Amino acid sequence: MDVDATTCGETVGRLARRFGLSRSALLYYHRIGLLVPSMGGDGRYRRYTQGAVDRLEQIVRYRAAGVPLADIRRILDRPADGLAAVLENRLEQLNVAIAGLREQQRVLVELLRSEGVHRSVGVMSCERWTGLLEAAGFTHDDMVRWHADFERSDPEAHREFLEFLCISKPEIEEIRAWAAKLGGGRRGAS
Amino acid sequence: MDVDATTCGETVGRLARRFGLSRSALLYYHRIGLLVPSMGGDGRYRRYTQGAVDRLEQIVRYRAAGVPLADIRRILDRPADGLAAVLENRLEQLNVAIAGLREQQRVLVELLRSEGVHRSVGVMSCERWTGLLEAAGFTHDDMVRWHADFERSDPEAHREFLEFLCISKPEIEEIRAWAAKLGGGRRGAS
DNA sequence: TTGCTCCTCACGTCACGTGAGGTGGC
DNA sequence: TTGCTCCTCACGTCACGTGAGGTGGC
Repeated sequence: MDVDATTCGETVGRLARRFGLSRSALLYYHRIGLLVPSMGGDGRYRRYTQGAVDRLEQIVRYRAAGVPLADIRRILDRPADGLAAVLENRLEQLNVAIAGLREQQRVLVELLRSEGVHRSVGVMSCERWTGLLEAAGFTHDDMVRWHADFERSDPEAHREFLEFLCISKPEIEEIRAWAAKLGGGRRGAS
Repeated sequence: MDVDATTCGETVGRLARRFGLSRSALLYYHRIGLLVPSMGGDGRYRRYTQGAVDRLEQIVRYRAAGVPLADIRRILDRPADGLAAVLENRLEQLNVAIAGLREQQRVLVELLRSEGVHRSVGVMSCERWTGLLEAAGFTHDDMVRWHADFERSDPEAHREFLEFLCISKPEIEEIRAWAAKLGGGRRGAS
């Protein structure tokens, strides 16, 4: 198939299009040594062999998870070494970043209200949430017990959920405190 | 009080500490002309007058919402002009950014699973969520009606919530589609 | 011959952080 | 006199994007 040395492998522009990347991204990966193509017969044009394409596939996958290029390089060079650590690290970073953006959202909604701009943009609020649950037949007691369950079974996710409702940090801690107190007695299996 | 020309206003380090900023941040604001102190009597040291302090307070507030410095400058120079537009624009950006990070989270959880790393980190999942609701006495029918209500009353927030559960985009659209179909008939006031 | 793709610099991005190397005030 | 704070460059960050200016292959 690809016996001819000059036409062996793909050119940079073609490869970029195939993976939905920009040409300059691939040039950059070459410059930092993350993805090095062979330079063809005369050493003038980049040629990406099958091995390079496979490697790029990996790179794209990790990039879609927001893993920085330096970490990707480490993973690809010795996968056994730090793969799990890198991925879990990134997950933790993501949680922190999302919490930060939620906080910005909260501040922003506050600013919009104090500035008198009303426009009911697609941001969740605590009131809207409880309204929906009530409309579905949830009583106040149900919600209290539900928070307790949630806090007991997965405290981190419970915190994240409260952040999703755009509740301020001190209020979140308050809710979690009484939820944890109530959640002491466990009931039912699973 | 502050009649003495040489001691009028605060120094940069002191002001930075008071606002929880770094000294270099204030130097930067000066360089780009966002917050210009008077240069004291001899023009050697920065002196921040009360007017500058008030301005900094505004800057810090908008920064806490992630508004870029260029936009903050525009807002402070003519507030009537583009304040609402800038803030709403930022809110939209935040929604996009959060959705992007959620997507990264989903990809990451997928990667961790395919790589065989199990560690039940604090990420919400659809199964865990329905499990919690069932434990609180919610039936499958209740959930269906609840999604329909949610989609009808605030489609954007509904989408955000489904993203929070780390559901993939096609599945989200599927759920919203049947929820919208069911939600056609409205019931009850408010 | 006309486009299309390819190439290599070099600079810009955003909001600072981090030294290096030196001076002023209590 | 000793620290503390102040000062001004100048370079680094992260992952590319964007020209400028020029060449190769169908």
